[in-house]
Amino acid sequence: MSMDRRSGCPINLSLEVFGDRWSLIILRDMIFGGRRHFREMLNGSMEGIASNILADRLKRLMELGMLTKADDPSHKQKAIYSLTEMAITLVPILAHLGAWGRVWLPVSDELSIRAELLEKGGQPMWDKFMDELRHEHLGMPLDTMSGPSVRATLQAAYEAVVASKALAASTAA
Amino acid sequence: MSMDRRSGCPINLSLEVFGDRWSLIILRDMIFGGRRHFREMLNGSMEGIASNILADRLKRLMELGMLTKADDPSHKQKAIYSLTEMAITLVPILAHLGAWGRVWLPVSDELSIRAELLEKGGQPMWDKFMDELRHEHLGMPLDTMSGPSVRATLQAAYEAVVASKALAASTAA
DNA sequence: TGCAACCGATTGCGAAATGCAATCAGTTTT
DNA sequence: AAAACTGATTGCATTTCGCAATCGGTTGCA
Repeated sequence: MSMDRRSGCPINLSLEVFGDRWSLIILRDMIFGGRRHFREMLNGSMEGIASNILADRLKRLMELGMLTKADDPSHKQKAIYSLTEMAITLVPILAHLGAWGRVWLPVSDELSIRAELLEKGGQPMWDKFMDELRHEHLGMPLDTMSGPSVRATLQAAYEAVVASKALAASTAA
Repeated sequence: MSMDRRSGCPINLSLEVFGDRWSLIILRDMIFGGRRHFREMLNGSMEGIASNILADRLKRLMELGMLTKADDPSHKQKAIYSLTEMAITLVPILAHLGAWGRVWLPVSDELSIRAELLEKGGQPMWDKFMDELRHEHLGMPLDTMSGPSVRATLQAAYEAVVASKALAASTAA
């Protein structure tokens, strides 16, 4: 593991944790995609991560305290990866990152709808989401259960955009 | 230049812009350190960036629209690097990143004081800071001038911590 | 006029990271 | 018994990284 400690600057140290091309992508898929298993992350990855890179990053993120691994009772070989509190608190950063990318970069409509909703929802939505993630990954009680989960809301919006684009394409043809 | 476009996801695209170990460090030094020249960034870099990496990243950040370069009137060979609006709007992300790192990583006292103040200042402070950066780098008028600049405030706090640590060390000895 | 210091880079090179395909042993399903 | 699936591991070619040395040109000072 690369424990550089180039400096004690908070921004530098944060970059040393996820300042590479894959770590945050993996966490994004776990947080927003609800992925928990190796194969899910491998095959479900939109960007096409290689299996050795995935294995390496999962190991690294565990050593850094961002993830934990547990046996899946349903399958002796299956491992379930869980987010730690440290990783769950990245939600506001991911929200800001998505909002920034949506403004300045050539994002696709269907993939940016989540970022848009998350931005509009603001801190209250992020808090609700983190609460849901703590329930899912850490077994904490859901103290503010109200309506559909944030992930389901985002997913539904994503699918609505995909459907509307498919409809527009078929009527145009 | 690597225009991957692995996917149109806002988070992925953001990572393709500054998802490496140096780009954000350079921007941090320009934003918080007020660095504008190549040598300033090279020698003032706490983490010790190499000159070829710095040159490569400056070029890359210019191609991506995060920086611009202009001649320094005082020195025919000197170049002044300026942040674009795209880079200035990274301030909230850097603030969140610093806040997260301060909680979860082994930051040093003197280097985390800035992140602490920036976190406590919240959006109003970030807005004031971005306004000052627009003035500095884009020549925009300062419409909300009030008191010392955010950078000066952060710098003074940093120096106060350094001084108090030096005092503590000398009295202990 | 000479010369050292400084300017933004560039080059060469070994080390490390990346991306891809093939493969592994064990588990579950069929 | 075979096929599909589990979380990985290995080998290998390519790319990137980090470091030191160096470049041609500019500036300030003696």
